Amino acid sequence: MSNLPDIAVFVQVVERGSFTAAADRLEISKAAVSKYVGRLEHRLGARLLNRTTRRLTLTEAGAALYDRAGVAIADIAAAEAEVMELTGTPRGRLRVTAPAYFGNAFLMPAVTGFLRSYPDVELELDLNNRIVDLVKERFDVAIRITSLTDSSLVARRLADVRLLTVASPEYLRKAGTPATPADLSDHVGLSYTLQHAPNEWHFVADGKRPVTVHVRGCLRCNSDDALKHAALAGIGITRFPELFIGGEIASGQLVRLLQDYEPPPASLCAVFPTRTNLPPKVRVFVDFLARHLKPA
Amino acid sequence: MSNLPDIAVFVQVVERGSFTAAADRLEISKAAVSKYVGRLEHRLGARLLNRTTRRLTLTEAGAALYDRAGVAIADIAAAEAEVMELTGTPRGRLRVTAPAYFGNAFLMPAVTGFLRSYPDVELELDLNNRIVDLVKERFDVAIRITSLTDSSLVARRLADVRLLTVASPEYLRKAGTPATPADLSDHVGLSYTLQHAPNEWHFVADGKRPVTVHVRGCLRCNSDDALKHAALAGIGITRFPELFIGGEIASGQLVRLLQDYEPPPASLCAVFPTRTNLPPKVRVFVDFLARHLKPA
DNA sequence: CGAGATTGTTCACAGACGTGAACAATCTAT
DNA sequence: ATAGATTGTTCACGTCTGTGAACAATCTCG
Repeated sequence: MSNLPDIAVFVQVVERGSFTAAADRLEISKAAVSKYVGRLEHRLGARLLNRTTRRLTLTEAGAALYDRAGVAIADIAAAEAEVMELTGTPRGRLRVTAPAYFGNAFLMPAVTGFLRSYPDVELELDLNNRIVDLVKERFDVAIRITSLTDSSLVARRLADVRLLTVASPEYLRKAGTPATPADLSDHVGLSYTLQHAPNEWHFVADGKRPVTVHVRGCLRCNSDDALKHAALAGIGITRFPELFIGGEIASGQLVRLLQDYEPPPASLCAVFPTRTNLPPKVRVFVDFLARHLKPA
Repeated sequence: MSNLPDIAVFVQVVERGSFTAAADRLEISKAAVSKYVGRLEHRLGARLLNRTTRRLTLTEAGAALYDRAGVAIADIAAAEAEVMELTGTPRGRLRVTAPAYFGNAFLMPAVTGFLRSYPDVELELDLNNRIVDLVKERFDVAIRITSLTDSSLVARRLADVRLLTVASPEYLRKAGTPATPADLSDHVGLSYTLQHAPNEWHFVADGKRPVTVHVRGCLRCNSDDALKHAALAGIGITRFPELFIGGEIASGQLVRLLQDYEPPPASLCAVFPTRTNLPPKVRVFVDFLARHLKPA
């Protein structure tokens, strides 16, 4: 056969810009990449890449080859994906990223049942409270709290998460305990960066109208963990998913405030890169989560 | 990498219509083909081919995959060929077919020099007097005497070949020896099948007008060897390239006739499948032949 | 209808291929 | 400027993959 792997590797090298990056992406060693490209050049009898140990340049021949072969390789991958989406059974590696607290508290216990149901799916969980780039790090699904901001992604709502307003005992001793949402205007709020209006806090209470108060923000951060640490250190008041701070409330490290005025529930979403059809492994995983999240 | 060889093999199976044929074409074992296809089906989680031990049918999924991947594979092969044609050095397997007598008398001696000049070319000579299908049997070049009839092929004239009019002594004893072309109308002519007008023989002589005579054909054949045997057996008069019957004339098995009236020289051609640009290995081979045929 | 031929699949073995460490060459920091 | 980091390449070793024969299933020809 007209040795295709060589070309696949070559295309990957061109697209990633280096042999090492291509090796990482293809999950083979640098040595193998070097061999593949060398073999292809030898077979075609033409140098494809000018390598200067620090910078790769496409030869004229290399550019010509990439122009035509690059799209063909992509076509094949797309065709494969299409077949898999249409008629395939759940199978293959499934890369999922989720908030660490959600993973520990809920995902890990549920996962065993999922893997039993779909033995051909190989799950790769990345429990991490940072915001990841789905396409860049090639995740199939991300579990997130916030509503999505990146329009190139699509989301599916899995469940509501209850948010609790909390602060540390030390902070309350210093700044006093608010009794109504209106009292918050005198307090310091810790907010999550990725929100529409981080310092506008909404509350709802049974039988009353929704309330919006402006808090004075002193710390805005894109890390759940950092915000929790700030709250524990007594820097201010913040609002967190119940799951995330259940332990701290039970142990008394954080105190729940305004119990009659809950924040409107946030949405727990499964987020995935835009695709016409989802691969079966992703579909069944999200379905599984939605089914098992109903009781919670 | 999204395992491409699997798809290449699958495409080949579809195009050739059977696992065995694909194995032949790809020059791997049937077992390997079976494994490749099986692996692909397993990876996609869908059956691609319905195999009934005697007939292959494309699954809906298989048809979808082939529709898109087939052209992509062809594109890649074309891109490879293009690069090789534009900037490549002579390299790879070169399949050549030539008349046996030409191969033995001329090609084999010349070939050693060619291989020394281009050590990366692997020559595969098929010396055979039958007419082969270039594309079907995947030859890169054919050396032929006749002008080409198949318009899908292109040819390049390499040299003129001198044709001699000959017959066996036995035949001449029975039928007499013709002294002029006009005498041939009483004789039996053995003709090669693939000629415009097999029974119209042309002659030219120094200082005289070209002559055309009609001979009575009793045997028309598409095999050089068969015609030679017929001539040796005394069945009739025929015209052959000098190289082809030099030995028989020297040994007296065939007698040269009408020495003053030679047939117009035929063209020795290199014939190849139509391509925009020839691969370097083919180009240098034909150049080499043309260069070394001038003296002869 | 039955024997022969041909299909695709399975299995143990041998060879090819990728691996990982060491290497030379280059760039980029302090 | 010098040391450190990072690039692509090379080499011996161990694993994975293709091989070839045997096999069951099917079709075809007399």
